Amino acid sequence: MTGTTKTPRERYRQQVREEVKEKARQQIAGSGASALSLNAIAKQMGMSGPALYRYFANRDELITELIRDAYRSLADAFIAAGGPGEGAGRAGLAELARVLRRWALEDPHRYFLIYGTPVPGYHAPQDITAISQELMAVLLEACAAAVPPAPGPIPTPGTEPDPFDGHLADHREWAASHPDAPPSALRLALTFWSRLHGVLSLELAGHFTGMGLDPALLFDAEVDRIATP
Amino acid sequence: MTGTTKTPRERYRQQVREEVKEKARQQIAGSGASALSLNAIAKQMGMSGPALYRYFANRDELITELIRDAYRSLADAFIAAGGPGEGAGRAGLAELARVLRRWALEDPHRYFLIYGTPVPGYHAPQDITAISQELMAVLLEACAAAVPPAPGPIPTPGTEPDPFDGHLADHREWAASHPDAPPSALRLALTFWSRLHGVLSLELAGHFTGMGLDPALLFDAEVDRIATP
DNA sequence: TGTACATCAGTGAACGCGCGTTCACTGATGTAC
DNA sequence: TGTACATCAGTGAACGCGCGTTCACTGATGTAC
Repeated sequence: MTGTTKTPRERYRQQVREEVKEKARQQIAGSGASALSLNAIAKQMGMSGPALYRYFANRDELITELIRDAYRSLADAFIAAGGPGEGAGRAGLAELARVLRRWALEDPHRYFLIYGTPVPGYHAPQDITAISQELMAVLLEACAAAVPPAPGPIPTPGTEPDPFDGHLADHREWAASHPDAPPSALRLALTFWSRLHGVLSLELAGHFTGMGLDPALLFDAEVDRIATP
Repeated sequence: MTGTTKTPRERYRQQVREEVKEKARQQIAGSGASALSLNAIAKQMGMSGPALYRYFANRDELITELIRDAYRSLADAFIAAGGPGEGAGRAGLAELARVLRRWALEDPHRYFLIYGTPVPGYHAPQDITAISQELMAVLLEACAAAVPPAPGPIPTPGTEPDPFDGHLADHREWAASHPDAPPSALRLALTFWSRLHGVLSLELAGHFTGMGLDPALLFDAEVDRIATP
């Protein structure tokens, strides 16, 4: 697709890298991200430990790559549903919510690589931040479409200016992809994000099933209340 | 307070256990829960590694104890604010929200011990589950007070029965402390819990500050929309 | 098409390290008479 | 109040382990003429 022709060797390298990451994901799913071991992965692939250093500089690079892949895959799912391209921005918020949950359930540990317990001192490289902005752009697109257009500088009579909207108006660098979106759209995006992360992460951590509740219903209920507040 | 008289030895044991846990918390705050090492803690206390086995059966027991303490401390904060006892159930939801956030910010890693990335295969012992039920009881008390009393079996005319309320009516073991609370109260409790977990965990993981937003305002905005939906 | 050379995947030995945990022991603290 | 004994905190040596990572090397694959 990208047109770059691959030599057989490059193709092979990529295959092995992919297999390493696949085993890494399995290992994380089995015993948590902190238990990730290069030697164990190599053994599982029938290789010696040092062989992996042909493919990854070290353990940290592998983990960062897994995080990058996780972001990339979620961003792609969002873009496919409602991003730029054919039918640009046509997906509603409810659709994005469905996509998010399906993506998260597909591999919960991938979700926690992005939104889980932060590792003290870890800072994602810049290209990962860029991917998360792609993600946000799709969300903002859907939010802008779901909200009445910007009311202009004159406040609607009888409506007090919301202090939170004021804060948003002053801090909208994170929404640089949509410079014309009204504060209400930014606000909707944040609401979508934080509320769905709330239900979803509790679900994935098993807090609801421990209570005998059906996570799908909880999720849907929350989605309803975002779309029609 | 509990009246059990302590011999000096018991008192000393407890002091040392406490110091071990304190160092453990520092270590977790510094490099994450997975980096917790008994030997490192011992060294930090000027003791040899094996000495700690006088106080904890093994590493797992120490971690479980840290989790238990985290739950206990949050439950105590909730009870102090709005639990049974003097002024039973007087605290509003907004007050509980304030307590929750203050508690979480006091030591973010304690929060993640409870609500962070789940460790595959780990199951909390039953007494910890019991503490989380204490917590829920305080929340339910506040929710029951914030909601109109149970409407009885006859549905209000013009109001369609909500399928989610139906699900809640069928699965309310987790709310056993309040058998008479209407479904709307249970629903409010779940909303409080999941939404505040959403904003709070994003804040603690640094996702907002990375965007230039003020987490306190985001939190307050969400609290407002829970209390007055 | 065949030969000479360069590239690169993978190996096995070795490094130092810190981990959790056991064990037999010493010495201090508390208890019973 | 003094002595004999039991309890228990803490030590140091030792266990086996798996980790990440380096290094010099072998052998297969691809490239240039």
